[in-house]
Formats: sequence, structure tokens, C-alpha cells
Amino acid sequence: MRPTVHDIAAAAGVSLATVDRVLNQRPGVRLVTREKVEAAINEIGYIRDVAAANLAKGRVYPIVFILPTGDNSFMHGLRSEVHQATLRSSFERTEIRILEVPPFDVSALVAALDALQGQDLAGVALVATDAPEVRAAVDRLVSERIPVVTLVSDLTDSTRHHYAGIDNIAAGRTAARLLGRFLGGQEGDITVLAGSMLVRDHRERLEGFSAVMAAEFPKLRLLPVLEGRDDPERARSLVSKALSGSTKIIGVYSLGAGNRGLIAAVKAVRPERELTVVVHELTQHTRAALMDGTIDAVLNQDAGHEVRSAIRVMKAKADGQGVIADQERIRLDIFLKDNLP
Amino acid sequence: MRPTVHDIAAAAGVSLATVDRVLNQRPGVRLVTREKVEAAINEIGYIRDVAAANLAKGRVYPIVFILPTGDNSFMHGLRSEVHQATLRSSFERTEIRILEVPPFDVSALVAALDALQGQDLAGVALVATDAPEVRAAVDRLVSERIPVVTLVSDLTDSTRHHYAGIDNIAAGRTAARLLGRFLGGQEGDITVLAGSMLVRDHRERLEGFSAVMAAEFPKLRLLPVLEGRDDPERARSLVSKALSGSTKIIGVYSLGAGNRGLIAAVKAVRPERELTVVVHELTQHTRAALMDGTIDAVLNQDAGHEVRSAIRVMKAKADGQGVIADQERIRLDIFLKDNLP
DNA sequence: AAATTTCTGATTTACGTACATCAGAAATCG
DNA sequence: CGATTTCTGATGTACGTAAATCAGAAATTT
Repeated sequence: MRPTVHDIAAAAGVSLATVDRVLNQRPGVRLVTREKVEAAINEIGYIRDVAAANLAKGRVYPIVFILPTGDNSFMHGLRSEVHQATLRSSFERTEIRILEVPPFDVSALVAALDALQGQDLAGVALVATDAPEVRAAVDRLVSERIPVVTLVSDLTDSTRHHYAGIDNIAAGRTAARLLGRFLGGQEGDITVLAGSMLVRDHRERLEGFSAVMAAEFPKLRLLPVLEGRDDPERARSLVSKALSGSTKIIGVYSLGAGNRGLIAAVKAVRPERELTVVVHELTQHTRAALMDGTIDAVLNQDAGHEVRSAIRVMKAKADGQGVIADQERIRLDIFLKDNLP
Repeated sequence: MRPTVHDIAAAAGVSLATVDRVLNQRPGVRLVTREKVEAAINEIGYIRDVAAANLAKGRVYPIVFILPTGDNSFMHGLRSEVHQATLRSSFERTEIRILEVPPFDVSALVAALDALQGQDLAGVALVATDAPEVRAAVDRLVSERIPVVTLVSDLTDSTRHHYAGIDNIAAGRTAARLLGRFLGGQEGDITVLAGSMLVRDHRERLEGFSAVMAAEFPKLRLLPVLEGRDDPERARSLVSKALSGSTKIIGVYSLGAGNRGLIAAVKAVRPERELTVVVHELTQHTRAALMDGTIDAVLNQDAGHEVRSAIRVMKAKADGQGVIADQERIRLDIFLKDNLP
């Protein structure tokens, strides 16, 4: 059996109350006594039984998710996963609140973050727009000892405790290699559709993509990036225009959301044009397009994993506990038509 | 707050003791009373607080892992992950025992399984060799109400509670498409290295691979399968012989373990021969080979995830609880040199 | 040295559940 | 109808920790 507080008390020759004061960092213990107790804790290797502690405390974890509004499927899926998590609240002792802010809107995000100051929260998770103001607002929460986790898109140079999302540079590089290898040794143009360069995940995907393209596939030329703002209709019109503007386009990389517009644009020029298409985010639209051959590969991050991981990490941080790093690594999923879940 | 046993007792108009008898299926309750209590439980939506129950019970989960011996990296990694899990035992209230049996040895596996009968276990996890005798032994454990989980390789038609592993047919199909697309429209032979057709995962990978190759890449011909028995030295000699036997080989698919032999064989004919190589299992050897260009893609199953998932599932089953199905789906990882973790 | 302040110990209750004991009520049997 | 047998209630203890209260000891101040 593992040692309990009683064992510490006996080993240190103090009472249970003193042990409790040391463990929970309450005042009223002389330095020498405190050190004696800490020595005993280390010596017999005591580890707090978190389940019992939570039971005794009646612990709940109030958590806030700040998510962008917008009708693209990915954010829809993300919201839905957070909602799923609320259904498990009573089991997991969480109390999850969802705040919605307009996408790519720095001041709205800052206002939402600042409104959380002073609240007794076990954690805040946000899809970050990468701006200094947001970073500052996050740092304010962190300085209040509130665990903060960025979700999907990270913040540069902030003190957030954790990032629950994929490595977007690696994602961009992977997209480039898939596209390059699938195109064999062909020569031609590649068009890239992004959401907004205001979010770090899109910037990083583009960075990785460009790097590998330039270094390893010199026969493929990148056209100027299209900014679709994750909006399906806007994406459709941008891609249509690009495709009719240049007949040399043989590949498409969509690194943001709003893919149902892109899919429509590609379908409109099929089967006359031969295009190899790699996109991000598995949704009902991209799944169908992968199945029918409109798309060749989908890179994906599992929103459910991200949400569950974010919650686990916030709870652990709130309890001052560690996490299994490997378990919280969010993986880049690569889907071909053969390995769809 | 969620309802407790006290609330049930009040709602049903019975005593705490009676509620307890109903909840824990102990005798001494009249049918009508039992139904009254069950109605109250449903009505107020009581859910047992598992943490409190485990605390009261002093619950521990004795678990057995049955793993094949053998010096290939994958099994080595799997054992290491189980070992990691033993280090978390005190937190997770598990008591993990590891049994090792010779690989592909049906009677040894059956003996190990049968030796577990009558023991009070919270679960048994095994890397299954797919044979009727093994299935029967597993079914005997299941009939003793011991949760059984297959790991990495599944059993046909058995009553095991769960399979913690990837979809191997999908893995084979994916390998075929990657190889096919990477080879562009080239014509030539493909050699396939397997471990043993006695395990279902290898059979299924081959099945998926062959199906997609035949249907979608008619210019690529499959050579007879080489059986390396997951042994590096044997794999090396088989592949070397195949490569020197036919100059038309342009692609290699290794669906089992023992890849350090395969890598050595491929390196021996480089750079004269141009080969596209897809293998399974990310190990230090395959990782290095992916980085240096010897291998083009690695399909992987994360042994750590499989082990942790297996443990979560066994604990849940032992408690008669459900699992988050999506969380326990083991994913097929596809690694190119750009997205290595 | 007395008075005060600061520590420390002993004890108790609580969290939600499991489980055992014992007494009394209800049902069944002879 | 009394004697069993079968149910049910009341009560208490336990799991490991948190947190509160109160009394007494030690240290500090005056």
C-alpha cells in the first residue's frame, strides 16, 4: 500500500494537522518543523491521493473555452466537441463555459480574456489570434495563476502553460512533400488557399510548405497566397478566379478552413483539368471529396483529442500536477481515401 | 450537485442500507422494493461516484499483459510502454504483471492464458496469435467475466471485449496507395516482406495492400510474399536475395517487424537501384532510414497509446463502465520525413 | 517575569461510497 | 397462532484527505 498522511505524521513525529498544514501550504508551522515533515514526505515517498483529496474538497474545475464564431465545419466541430465534454462534466467534475468571439478579432478576444480576470477558474482555453495584445491579456491571466491553454493555434512568446494543437510547420512541410511526390516530376504552378495570415497556424503551415517546395520540388512554382478568411463562399470565388487565370496550375494546397467552397471550385473545372489537391481538416465535405477523388489527401487535427487533452492539462495544472507529455502530443493525421475513420 | 445514495434513499422512501443492497446487487431485498429503488435511481439520474467507491473499496486493478518475446524494436518498445505503465501503478491503482511467451507459438500462448483462470483479475491484454485454440482460451477467460483486450493483433470471432490496435486492412490499403502514387505511372515489381501469416494483423495488411494494388495500380506486380518472422537477420537475407533475383523491383512494402534487416538490404543496393520503400513501425532504425532517404514513408501504431488505451478499457470494463469510443480508437500514423515526432 | 503572540497537537466532521452488524418488521410456514 | 424465515432499517466504521476548532506549548515581546 502506498503511504498516507498518517504515515508521514508518524514518521515525522508530528500530528496530522501539522502534516496537513505543510502539504497544503497553510501558515502555522515553524521552519524546522516544516523541513522535518518535508524530509519525511520525501523519505517515505508519499504521493497525495488526488481522488481522495478531491472528494474531501468537493473539488470542481470551472473552465472557460473561448472559441471563434463562424460557420466553417472545423469550428463547428470544435464547438461540438466542447459541448460533448460538457456532457461528461459531472463525471469529470468540470464546469465548462463557452464564450464565442468573432474570428480574427483581436480586441474582442482581449475583452473576453480580460473579463475573466479575478474569476476563480481552473483553466482557460482559447483559439488564439496571434497578436501582442492577446499575448499580454493571456499573460495577465497567467500571472493570476490561472492555467491557460492555447487550442489549435498558438501564441508567440506568451507564457501560456500549454499548446493543444499540431505542429503546423511540420504539417505544411508534409503537405508539400505529399503534393510534390504525388505530382511525380511534373512541372507547373501550385496555388495556396489560406484563411488569414493573422493566425499563427496558417502562417506556420505556409512557412513549412514553402520551405519544402523550394528546397525539394524546384519544378513547382508557388503562386501568391489567396486569403479566404475561412469563408466558403469567398474561398470558392478566389479559387475559381485563380484556376481560370492560369492553366499551368496543377496542384492546390488549402491550409485553412472553408473547404467546401474550394471543393466546389475544383469540381467546376473537372474533368477537363487534372489537379492534385491537398487540404486541411476532415469534415463531411472534405471526406466526401476525398472519397470521390476531388481531393487526394486530407491533413487533420482531431478536434476531440484537442479538447480532451486541453481539459486534462488544465485540470492537472490547476492541481499542480504533471502530465504524460507523450499522451498530450496532438498528432497530425494524414488521410487518404483508404484510411478514413 | 449530482445526486448521492442519500438522495435515492429519500426519494425511494427506503433506508441507505437497502439502496446499497440494490446498487451492489446484494441479497436481502424484496422484488417490489428493489423495483422501487431502481425507479428512483432512474428518475433522479443517479450516477455512482466511481472515485469515492474505489476509495471505499480500496480498489486495485490486477492486470496481466501477455507479450511475445523477440528482439525486434517494436516489441521492445511495446514492453517498454507496459513498463512505463507499471511506474504509474500507484496513481492508477493498477497492479500490472507481464508474461512473456515465444512469438507465433499457439500452445505457449494458450498455456499462459489458461494459467490465468480462476485468478481474480481486472483484465488480461494479449498480443494474439490468431488460432482457434487461442480463441477458445480467450473465451474461457471471458466466460469467467475477466475483461480481455487484444493488443496490436486481433483474434477472429472471439468474444474479447476490445481490440486496442489499428485497422490493419486500412493500413495495407494506405501503404498501397502511397507506394502507387509515389511511383507515379511507373511499371515494375513490388516485393512484400511480412512477419508471419499466422498473425491476423499481417494477413490483413497484405489483404488490404493487394486489393488496392490490383484495383488501382495495374502496372505494379506483386511478387510472392517473403516471411521474415519479424527477425532482422532473416529479413535481410530474404530481401537481398529478392533484389538480386529481379531487377524489375521498384517498390518494397514491409508490413511486419525486423526492419533493420530490410534497411541493411536496401542500403546495400543503393544508389545503383532506385527503390520506393514503405514500412511499418517507427523505431530508431526506421526513423533514421526515413531521415536519410532509405525509406519513403513509415506507417505506425503508437505502442504507448495502445497500452494506455488497453488499460483504460480494462479498468472501465472491470467496473462495468463505458468508454469514450472515439478516444480509444487507435490511429494509423503516417510519417514522412517532415512530420516525425 | 508576566503578557502576548506565534506555533503545534489533538480531535472532530465531512466528502460519497462500501460493507458489516444487529434489531425489528414483515412475510411465510407449520 | 406461534415459530421460523426472509426482508428492511438503523447505525457505525472505513477509505485518504481537507479543514475547522480549541487547548496547550513554545517563542517573543514588554
